[in-house]
Amino acid sequence: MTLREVGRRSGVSHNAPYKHFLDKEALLATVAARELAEYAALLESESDLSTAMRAYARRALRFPARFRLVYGPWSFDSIELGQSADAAWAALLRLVGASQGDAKLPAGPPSRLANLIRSVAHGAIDLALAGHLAKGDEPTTPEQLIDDFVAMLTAG
Amino acid sequence: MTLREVGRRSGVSHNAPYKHFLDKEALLATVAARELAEYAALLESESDLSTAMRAYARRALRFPARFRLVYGPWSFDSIELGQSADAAWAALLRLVGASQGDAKLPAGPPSRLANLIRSVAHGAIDLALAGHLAKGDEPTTPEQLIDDFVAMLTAG
DNA sequence: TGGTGCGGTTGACACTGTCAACCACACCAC
DNA sequence: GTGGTGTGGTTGACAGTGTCAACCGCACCA
Repeated sequence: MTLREVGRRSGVSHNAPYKHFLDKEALLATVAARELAEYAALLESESDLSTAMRAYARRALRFPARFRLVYGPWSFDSIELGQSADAAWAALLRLVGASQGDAKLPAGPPSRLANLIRSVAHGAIDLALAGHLAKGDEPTTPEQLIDDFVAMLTAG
Repeated sequence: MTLREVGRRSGVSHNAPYKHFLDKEALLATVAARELAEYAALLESESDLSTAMRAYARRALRFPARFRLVYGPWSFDSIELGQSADAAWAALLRLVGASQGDAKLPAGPPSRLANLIRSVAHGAIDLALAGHLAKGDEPTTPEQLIDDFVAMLTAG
């Protein structure tokens, strides 16, 4: 993705983007923040934890470049990105709390379970994007792993 | 990281790297394959699953750029990278099998547990690198999450 | 009516990955 | 020994990139 092509496709000059963003990274940070906000909205619109996390995985697999952008190596702290992250985290905590209320998840600090769950989901998605889950004698998918994990917590 | 600086720092011309690698991505793939082989060696040298995974996390956090490289967006299938991945996967399966033998891990197909464990580890590391684990009211670390997860499997 | 600022422009700059051409030298067949 | 070949080095070019400076038109408000 080049800044000059952004201008080209928008029908403006190669420097027009600089009238709206400080530099390339700032533009990308805005795109990332929007995608992360989309993740948050996804989680907010679901009531079941496992369903919500699978929807998140599907979204990430549909737009791999955006997913990588969201968790990419930023050289500065974007306020928008931070706000979207807060929203997503709050939505996840709500889902975990609800599941605990339904006794589908063990008691204890919700943030601990939430961190575990988002780690599994994030790791499974990223491994899948890198092609590490499809190979081997027993290929699997992020959705499958997320389901496995939540089921394990429910049963455990 | 620019190819020209590789030459500069090696005390050769800006085109010398092309005598050893097809292009920039090929060079990076070789670096990535070496780092992934290092992960594999790390896992092979440990006997305890949790200890091994924590060592992996420490290594990744010590060399974040290499970690990102290993699971980065490759435009071709590198043979070296594939071989290193196979070695790491085999080492992980061995550790999981051993833990199951010691009844520290539930029975069942080792690949299922191995996939869950590497997902948690990978996700926790990547989230930590992106700064998503340090924020919030209850910050945590990849090592902590890995320990949490393995303990949960042991107890569950 | 004049000034200000916003979004657009062109043109330059240093730098990048990559390619083509050329070169020195070790090494082997004869 | 001599000639040919291949390997690792060189320089020089090319298109394309992010970024900066300067300039410009025009809506808008005091």
